[in-house]
Amino acid sequence: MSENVEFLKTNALFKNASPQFLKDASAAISVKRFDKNFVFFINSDEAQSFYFIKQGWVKLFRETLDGSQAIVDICTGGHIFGETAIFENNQYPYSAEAVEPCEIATIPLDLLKTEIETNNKFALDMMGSMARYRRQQDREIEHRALQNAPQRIGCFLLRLADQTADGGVTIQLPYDKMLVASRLGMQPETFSRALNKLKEKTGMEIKGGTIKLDDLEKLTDFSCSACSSSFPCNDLQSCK
Amino acid sequence: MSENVEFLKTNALFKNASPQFLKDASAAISVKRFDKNFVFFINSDEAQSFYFIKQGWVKLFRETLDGSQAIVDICTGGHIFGETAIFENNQYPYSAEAVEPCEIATIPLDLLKTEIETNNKFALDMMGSMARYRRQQDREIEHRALQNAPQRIGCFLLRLADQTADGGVTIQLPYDKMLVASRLGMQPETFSRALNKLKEKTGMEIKGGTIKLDDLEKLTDFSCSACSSSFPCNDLQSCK
DNA sequence: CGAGGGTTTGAAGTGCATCAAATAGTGTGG
DNA sequence: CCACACTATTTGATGCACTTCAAACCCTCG
Repeated sequence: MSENVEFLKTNALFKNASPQFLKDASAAISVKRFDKNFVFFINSDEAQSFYFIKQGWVKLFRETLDGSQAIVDICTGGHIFGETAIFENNQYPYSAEAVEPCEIATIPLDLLKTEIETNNKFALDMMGSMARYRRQQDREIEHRALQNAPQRIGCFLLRLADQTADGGVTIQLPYDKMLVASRLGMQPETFSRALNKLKEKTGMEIKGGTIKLDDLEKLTDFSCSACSSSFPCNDLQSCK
Repeated sequence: MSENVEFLKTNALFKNASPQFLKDASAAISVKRFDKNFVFFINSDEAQSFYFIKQGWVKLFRETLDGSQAIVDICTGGHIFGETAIFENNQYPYSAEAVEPCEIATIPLDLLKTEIETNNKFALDMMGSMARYRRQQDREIEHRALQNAPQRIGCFLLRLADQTADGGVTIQLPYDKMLVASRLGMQPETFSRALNKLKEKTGMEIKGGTIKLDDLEKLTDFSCSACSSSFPCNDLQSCK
């Protein structure tokens, strides 16, 4: 059962994990492949484990009584999810589903809990990670309130781009457009039209999920005026 | 300079504060009154202190280049603010302004930092508080995406109401309608009209900031269908 | 009482959602 | 390698919710 758990270190949260934690994790962890659309858990399920993504994309979301769905986050390699159940009476606060084939490590929550309680350095890292997530959420709320659809897309693209690039950049959408749309809180139709408007405004070239732009500044001029952060605003990794 | 700091205990975060922390705080703390519109700090200011609200309401917000403003949170007695600067390179991640005359305790961030690093129980409480805030933010994003204006107001009122009440309830808006509107991410005009629609739908009686409703269920029926939480959904206190 | 904000109401505009349908793209089995 | 099935994406037409601009009203406080 025991496995190499070195890969955990790709997540800064585990930088200061204790040898004991790594040892216990190594014994208890299980790494498996999951198909697209596999549901890891649903909102308010009793939580036993949290998950570490080695490969692939996972969608975190909540659903209302009348069937609509709100995306909480979309995570990929190096991220963990489900860990906040520790603070929620061991209930997952959202549902989690694979949006493509994934390789995922399942880890008992108890280990994490013990580590937080006994390893103060780790606890501090955990707080840092939670604070980063908070910033991301605050920004998200602000963007939904103050940016229109094309600006929101522009901002999303900027955070995918190499912001230090001087000249042109090529940006690759990380998952399909429908999912990007829901990640940004808009309909696929709106996304399509808004992306077209963005293309007109910035002269970008779009081919499938690949976007080329000869000058990043055209994008910042368009999007960043409706944002309270100043430009080099690299992505805040939520649970990374 | 030394003051009684027992009032800190009204915030659950300080339940397990160490004697040393309380002693140091007692020596370093300053409690003062501030006028309406007093600005405690602005976004990205260098942070020396965090603040504990004894009395009054404080608005936390961010502003964009083009002058719009997004409310991050609105806090009152027992809440703290500015404390997250610890995790943000000692820069405040938002601006803070009194929305009415306030009584506020100013406390050096260093004390908090030391306490987090040396008192594991305290660190755990801090994490719990951050997790609560996260839930609140997730809910906020969901509501903005899935609820319409009248529903959002209804949901806001529900969280102000005594949810265990069997028959009728009286709800008092905690601050003026313009501020409630911006807290809910809508224009004052929209708020006014949406409140009227809510009145039609639920038969509530509105007089200034006081709202009477003979049956809470009329409100839950209207608002809670577009929410992923189940009804008794008491307010998640952010920094309390 | 008068000045100044807060609040409401009206009229018009805008942006996004929705519904419908066409088109493009992808993976399947033959 | 092609044809089909299915899904993703785009485009068009229309409707609705919220915003914006403008003006009236109301309340409070000096």
